[in-house]
Amino acid sequence: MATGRTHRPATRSRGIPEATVARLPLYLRALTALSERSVPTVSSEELATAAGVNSAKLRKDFSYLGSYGTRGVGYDVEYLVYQISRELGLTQDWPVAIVGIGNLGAALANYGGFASRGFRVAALIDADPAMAGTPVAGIAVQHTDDLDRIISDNGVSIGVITTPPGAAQQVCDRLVAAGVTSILNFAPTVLSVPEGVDVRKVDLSIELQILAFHEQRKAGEDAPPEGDDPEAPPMRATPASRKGPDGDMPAVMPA
Amino acid sequence: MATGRTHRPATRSRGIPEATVARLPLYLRALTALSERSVPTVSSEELATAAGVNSAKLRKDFSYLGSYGTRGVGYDVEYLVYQISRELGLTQDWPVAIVGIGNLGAALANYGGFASRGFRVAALIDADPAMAGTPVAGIAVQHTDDLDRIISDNGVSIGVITTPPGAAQQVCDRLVAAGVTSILNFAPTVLSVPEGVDVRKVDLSIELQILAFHEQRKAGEDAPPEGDDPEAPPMRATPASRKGPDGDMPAVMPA
DNA sequence: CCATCTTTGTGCACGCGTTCACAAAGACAT
DNA sequence: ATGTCTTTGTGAACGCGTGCACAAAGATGG
Ligand SMILES: NC(=O)c1ccc[n+]([C@@H]2O[C@H](COP(=O)([O-])OP(=O)(O)OC[C@H]3O[C@@H](n4cnc5c(N)ncnc54)[C@H](O)[C@@H]3O)[C@@H](O)[C@H]2O)c1
Ligand SMILES: NC(=O)c1ccc[n+]([C@@H]2O[C@H](COP(=O)([O-])OP(=O)(O)OC[C@H]3O[C@@H](n4cnc5c(N)ncnc54)[C@H](O)[C@@H]3O)[C@@H](O)[C@H]2O)c1
Repeated sequence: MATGRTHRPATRSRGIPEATVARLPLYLRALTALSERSVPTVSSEELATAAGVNSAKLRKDFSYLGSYGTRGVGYDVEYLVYQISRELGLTQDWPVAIVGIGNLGAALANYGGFASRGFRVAALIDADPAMAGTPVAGIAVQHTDDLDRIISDNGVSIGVITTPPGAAQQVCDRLVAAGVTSILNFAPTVLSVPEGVDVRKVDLSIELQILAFHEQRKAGEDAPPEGDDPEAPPMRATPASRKGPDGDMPAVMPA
Repeated sequence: MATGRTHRPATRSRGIPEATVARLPLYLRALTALSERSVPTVSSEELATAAGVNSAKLRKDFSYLGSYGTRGVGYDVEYLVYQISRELGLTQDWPVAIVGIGNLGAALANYGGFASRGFRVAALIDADPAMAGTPVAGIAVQHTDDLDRIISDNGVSIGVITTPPGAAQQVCDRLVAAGVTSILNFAPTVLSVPEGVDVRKVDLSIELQILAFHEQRKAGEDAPPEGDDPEAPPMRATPASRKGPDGDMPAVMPA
């Protein structure tokens, strides 16, 4: 899950629930597919199925945007596409900067799925001097030294961090100082940002661990009585018991 | 956000809230960092700060696991690392298969952060015959034809899908048929799976769109009276108004 | 113009998750 | 042993999100 900072209580204007905002892109995707097939209208039931949600939830979500449906008929696809796009701010162009052009950063830069939704990769930034000038996905990588200027010149307000975890906070600070107010963080790091800056994180490792939890539970349901009793925890580690030489996966289970 | 299917109401055993499960990896990461610095104990306050959550929430989360803290002192770092690891099923090895070795799939394969937490990339699978045999991250890519056998032979129960969206459902079906019961999906597709299979999705595009929404809201707060009135929606599109030649970003706003 | 039928929009109840606030537990000093 | 001080574990209140169920809206046909 991604974490949205700045939980401003929707002071002004009609406040759209955060959960609804998170689903709007889902609806938009389903609607775009329908639009490409030239389907003129959809019922909440059909669209909900396509988006993988409950139809009542979908209708309630749309009700926050206004009354855009026609009873007895459904929703006009093209009209709804426009309304949701406008609500999400997708009618305008969003220049995005990616910082840390390694495995992941390069993959993102090469990904064509952004441009189709108003996001434009405006700059690629890396600290490695050897990379400066190298074109990735048709864009020359620029050096971190110029980060401030690059952000300003391109009017970037959304930054993507794909640096190693150790560099993430520093990069984040520099981005914020340069004027970035929204950050998508792929580094497994808790970023601290000033009020008014939104941070969302994508954490692969966490997703896998959640899957592992459920996977283990499924497996354990079939075979409750196992060899090593999982209910008997090892003795509490004495504070003296240090970790292994590597520091990863510490050898607990002492005495 | 990722979507967990199979909302079994925690029939048996003490049910740990889903929200808590999602935070355990966060705590584990913070604890591991402390462990590497040989810190013997932490208070809920310190650990909560490190993990970026509320201390009361953290204590309540831990209370679902049992009483592992010591009042007046805090939690034993090593002991807690072990308890959380065990709860998440990280004490055992999880062979993972990645299907679709393109930009993203290759990046994931090259990522070292999985192995450190009990996840092992056991197989790379792609439909492109030209890729078969090619080593990526030291592992030879195998062809989709052998998917079934590969999954079985390696005892893979967790699959990662990084194919184009059009192939995702088909790949998903094949993985499930082969015995996979947990899927991490990067393709922007709503996967339908049988009961008992967990699906989590990571959707870059959605994350960016959520950021754009808040970004637009921030910008709109400063300048309410603007050129084109954002409150006046265009006339409803007639069903006849088709989309542009490309099909993306339809030219709404007719007459 | 009226009847019927489909589908929206929403009031309401419920359950989950978050947060506060505090009693109790235990470490530590004297 | 006793008192003090720190920190946990949790009861309780609250707020948000979800889903049911239905009245009202409007299309459509006669
Ligand atoms: N690759 C994956 O699949 C994956 C999965 C999950 C998480 N992550 C996380 O994403 C991040 C990037 O992963 P990766 O595999 O691409 O790593 P990588 O090492 O391939 O790339 C990191 C890049 O960041 C650059 N960099 C380092 N310090 C920098 C700085 N201060 N400013 C700007 N650039 C800097 C490096 O030069 C390098 O090009 C890591 O934090 C990793 O934990 C990656
Ligand atoms: N690259 C990114 O940064 C990014 C970001 C967001 C989402 N995604 C999504 O991730 C997926 C992969 O993206 P990508 O950029 O790596 O694409 P890609 O085209 O580089 O890679 C796709 C790979 O899947 C393989 N493939 C195709 N059909 C297959 C099948 N039926 N079975 C097995 N393999 C098959 C192809 O041979 C190719 O190697 C896409 O769905 C994309 O929308 C990617």
